[in-house]
Amino acid sequence: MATDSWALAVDEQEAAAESLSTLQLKEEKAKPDANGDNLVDTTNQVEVLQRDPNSPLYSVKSFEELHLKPQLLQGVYAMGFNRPSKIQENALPMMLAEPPQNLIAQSQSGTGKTAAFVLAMLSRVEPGNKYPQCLCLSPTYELALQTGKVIEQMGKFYPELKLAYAVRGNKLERGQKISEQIVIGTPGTVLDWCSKLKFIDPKKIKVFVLDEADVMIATQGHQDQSIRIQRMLPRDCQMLLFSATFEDSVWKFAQKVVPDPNIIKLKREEETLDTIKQYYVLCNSRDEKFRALCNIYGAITIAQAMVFCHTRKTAGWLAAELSKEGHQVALLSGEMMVEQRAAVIERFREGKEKVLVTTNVCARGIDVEQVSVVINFDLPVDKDGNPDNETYLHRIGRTGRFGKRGLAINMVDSKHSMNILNRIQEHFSKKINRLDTDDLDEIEKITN
DNA sequence: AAAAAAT
Repeated sequence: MATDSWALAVDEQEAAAESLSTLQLKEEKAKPDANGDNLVDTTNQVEVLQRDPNSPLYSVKSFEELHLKPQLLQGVYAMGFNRPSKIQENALPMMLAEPPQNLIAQSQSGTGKTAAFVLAMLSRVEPGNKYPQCLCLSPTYELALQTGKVIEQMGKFYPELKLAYAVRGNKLERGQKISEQIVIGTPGTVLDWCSKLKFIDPKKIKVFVLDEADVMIATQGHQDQSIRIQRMLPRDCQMLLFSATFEDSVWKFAQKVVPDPNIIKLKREEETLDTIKQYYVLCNSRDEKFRALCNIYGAITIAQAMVFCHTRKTAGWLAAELSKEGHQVALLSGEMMVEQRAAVIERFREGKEKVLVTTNVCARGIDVEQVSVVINFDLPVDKDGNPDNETYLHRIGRTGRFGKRGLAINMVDSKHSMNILNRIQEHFSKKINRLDTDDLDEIEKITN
């Protein structure tokens, strides 16, 4: 990777667990090293690499400094945002710069990525033009709905602005173009709308956002569809890639497919979320895991909990068994009808359901503030049976949002799964302690 | 293995 022409700047932050809203940044000027490159002090948390050395490198401390359109600033404040989060301080000036620049950004779960790219889309959209100009891709139906809500809320002071949901089940009449200026959707439907069905003219897209970008461009993820969509976009389309995780090979691929990107990157050792306490429970079988879960059901329903299973089948089984024991739970997996999925996630958001049994469909992005416990009923593994560190981080990131405390409990039921857990510990250099599910004091202490 | 499609 050529870094010659890059300017670098750095944020210093000692206390990673400190609440984001109270963070005080210490700006540091880029320091040339022996080669004349601008280099980073390795003790720092965030690396910012700006492609164009001529454009001044800066971060903002307030939304006013961004000179947003009044109706957008109004939308930002109406959502209750007072000042930019850490990622927003650095990413917003880059995303709003003229001419538009591409960005690949990595930032922890719950640090305000969504609001950042929504703001970027809204600042570029021209509501008077009745055709899609901004396109955002999400990996799942539920996340597309959630992000769509943020777009609608933040854009509600634009009287003419409309949002289209390109998701399963949203069937439109053939042979017409859509007039909505912003489109949020999942890869399959968006691809259909752009190619076969021609509801969208991809050549008119000005801003393209990939949320959970690593899984969107990973070979094992949505790569084919996302890249096919990307290739239909105009050359000067601004591309914004966001995720909490970028595994090495995916990171390289991202830089290959995104021309001249600015980069905001979190340092590896700062990845694990210090606000989340992690434990494991030792069992001998799936049934023992089930009984252990029954034991702690009372403690985890003080707030809300998400229980992750490896397969849809296990999730369905577990939800049914818990119900039989008299424990109320909701089930969400990709085999369900989209209408049902929308209803379940809505009930969970409203707090009408305390426990959601689910698959990796909910591993990423889903933001329900009252979730204080994440349970890995099955540890996350990839198709080869190796630990899936990225998914682990995303799953436990469903709790501890915006600096709140959280609890993650991993259920181990064999030598094999103990081995998986050990490798996850090693990857994050983070000790995961054993928890006795008969001793509820510890759990209640943290969930309170 | 899950998710993503008007296949």
